[in-house]
Amino acid sequence: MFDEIATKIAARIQERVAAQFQSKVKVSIEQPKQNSFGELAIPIAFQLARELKRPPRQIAQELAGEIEHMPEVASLEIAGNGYINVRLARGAYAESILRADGAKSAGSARAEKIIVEHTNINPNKAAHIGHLRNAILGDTFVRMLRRRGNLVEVQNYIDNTGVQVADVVAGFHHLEKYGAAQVRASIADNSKRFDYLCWDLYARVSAYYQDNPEALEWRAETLHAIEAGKGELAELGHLIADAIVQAHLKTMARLGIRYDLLPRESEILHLQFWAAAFELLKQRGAIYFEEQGKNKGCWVMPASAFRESAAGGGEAADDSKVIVRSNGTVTYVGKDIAYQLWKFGLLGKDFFYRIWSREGDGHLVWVTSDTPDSERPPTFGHASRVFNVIDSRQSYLQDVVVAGLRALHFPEQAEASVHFSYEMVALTPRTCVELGIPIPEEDKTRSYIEVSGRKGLGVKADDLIDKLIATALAEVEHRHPEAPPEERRTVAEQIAVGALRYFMLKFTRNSVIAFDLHEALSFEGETGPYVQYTAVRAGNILRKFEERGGKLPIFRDVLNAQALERGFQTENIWQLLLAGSKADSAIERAIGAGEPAHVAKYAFQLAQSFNNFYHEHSVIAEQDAERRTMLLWLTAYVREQLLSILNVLGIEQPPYM
RNA sequence: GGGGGCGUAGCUCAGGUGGAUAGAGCACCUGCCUUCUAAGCAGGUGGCCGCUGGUUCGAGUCCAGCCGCCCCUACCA
Repeated sequence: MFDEIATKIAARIQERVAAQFQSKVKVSIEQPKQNSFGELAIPIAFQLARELKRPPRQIAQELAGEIEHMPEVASLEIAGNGYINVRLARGAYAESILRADGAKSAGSARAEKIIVEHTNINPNKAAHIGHLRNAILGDTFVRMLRRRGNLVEVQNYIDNTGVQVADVVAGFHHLEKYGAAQVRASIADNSKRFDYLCWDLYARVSAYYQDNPEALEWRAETLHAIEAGKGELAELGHLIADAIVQAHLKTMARLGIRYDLLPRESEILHLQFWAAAFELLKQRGAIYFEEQGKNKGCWVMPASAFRESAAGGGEAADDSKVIVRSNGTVTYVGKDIAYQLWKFGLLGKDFFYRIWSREGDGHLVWVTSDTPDSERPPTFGHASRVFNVIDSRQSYLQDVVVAGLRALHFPEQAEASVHFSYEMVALTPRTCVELGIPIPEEDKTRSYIEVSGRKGLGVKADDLIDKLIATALAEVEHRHPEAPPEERRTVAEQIAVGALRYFMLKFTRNSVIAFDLHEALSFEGETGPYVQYTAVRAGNILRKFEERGGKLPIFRDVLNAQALERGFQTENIWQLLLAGSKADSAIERAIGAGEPAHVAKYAFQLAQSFNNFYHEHSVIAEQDAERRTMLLWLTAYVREQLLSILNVLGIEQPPYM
């Protein structure tokens, strides 16, 4: 609502600027820092002053007349050296929200498909908090896009044939002496979580390699077997990867995160995706066969393709990226180029698909397959935009992938490939100590410490979620001793998820999160539960009102512009309505900036605004009937906006807190 | 060496395309629960926005040069 009016006013001024001053300067609209300046601030006079060589104040005067009599505008003033400050007509503004209510704008639904790839955890051990940041960021971005009406396909890439899986397979085979039957039994054994078992085993294998470098032969042997798809090692690989993927999806489901398709590396190999991409790359000269130097015998992409500085920089050949190794096997980047081509429908090949799982509400999760299946899949791929949610440490690889597209003469798709990068999640020294993670003396003064999955150090996702639930449950039990235990458990889970998702979202993407357990377990201040609590409060007002014999009217029928105009003269009541009406604006801005954090920030600010209102004004006890109706409407409206924005953040609203 | 990121209150972080008196949470201090739940509200303490220069009506924001920290720079992913 807010954006529409701002745009309308800007357009009017734009016309006048063109007509009167023959200027093409773009009219921008700002929001004043101080509420007392009004709702909109237009700094156009400053820009024109330079062009016209006239005092900005004078120009502002002339332009102000243009919008003075618009019905949306209550008053305006020329402030400072030439700001045009606009005060909106409160009654009219409120009424337009009231009338629009219920007839939600369908959004700019477009046919173009957007693929968002996220999570992408190596299927060889339990998920940790770094993976949570990836999945929550990706999932929230998906929710933002869908809210706005975009068609989005969510993919979770499964690297089931890589080194990390191979290492765990080697661990079971060589260290544990497990065969397929024993691994199956281990997966089925509910007394010890399989993904946790693999977490430890992976650390043991890594340590074993350290002490016995000759054992690295196991890895090569296992990789070879997995790639060939035959023998016991390959079978172990499949068993382990599938079981771990299942565990990951279960972990993510706890946070309301799910997927449309699980593309697997095994199919990229078996269906010859790479062979097709390789042909293209060779044909179009994107890669060449290196005859000399350290990369002799490899197919490489010249550094000039993905690094501007290398173009004229002399010894750049050293920085070339190997795509096919001298032994003929393809690197991860090569496979990723093939996959990226497929996402845009440029490879000329497709996967087969089968259903991985069918969820309670009928949602289907599909997985790629190398043979046709009886179920008919929807059309996957063929996107016009692709967002890859991958941490910033891999930006070099992502650059190479995009350079591959460009070198293949797909500049549009290269442009439409976005590396949605984010910084890592590290631990504060305090948290390391608390978790018994050893840290070197010299690191104790650092603000954060990076943990190593290879060493088995870190915070497992499910452990953190469990801890959050336990903390929330203790509080819920204390506050609501009378409530049924299962219900309290559900409430605690909702609060825990709210806290976790908000925590991962409140930081902007390129800020390293120094994960602190105390901070994460806090439910006060700028947290998810604060916002949830606010929504609960708003709900309580409406519920209590009805419990005490009140009946909520159809607000549209009983409120009119005059009543609203009167009601919204009170400043913080007006500010609350205004804040509530900026939800779409916040989402739009967040998508533009690629920052889910902006949505989180907005949710918090709206909650703050409501809590302020809550303490200043008593709704149910309000004696004046017209005013009470107005306050009830405002409460209902803000509650709706809060729930709607919480939904975008993937946070549920508990019935009570 | 090259590429990328970061540096804002004691701590953790926000600061739309440059705009008015630089914000929030935590921590600390003062008040406020017989009321629609105090997981809350109001107020207070706390800032050479890393440094230096430039661009201009105006710079935390843009440019250049320094200083410091982090990540990447594999025939691992």
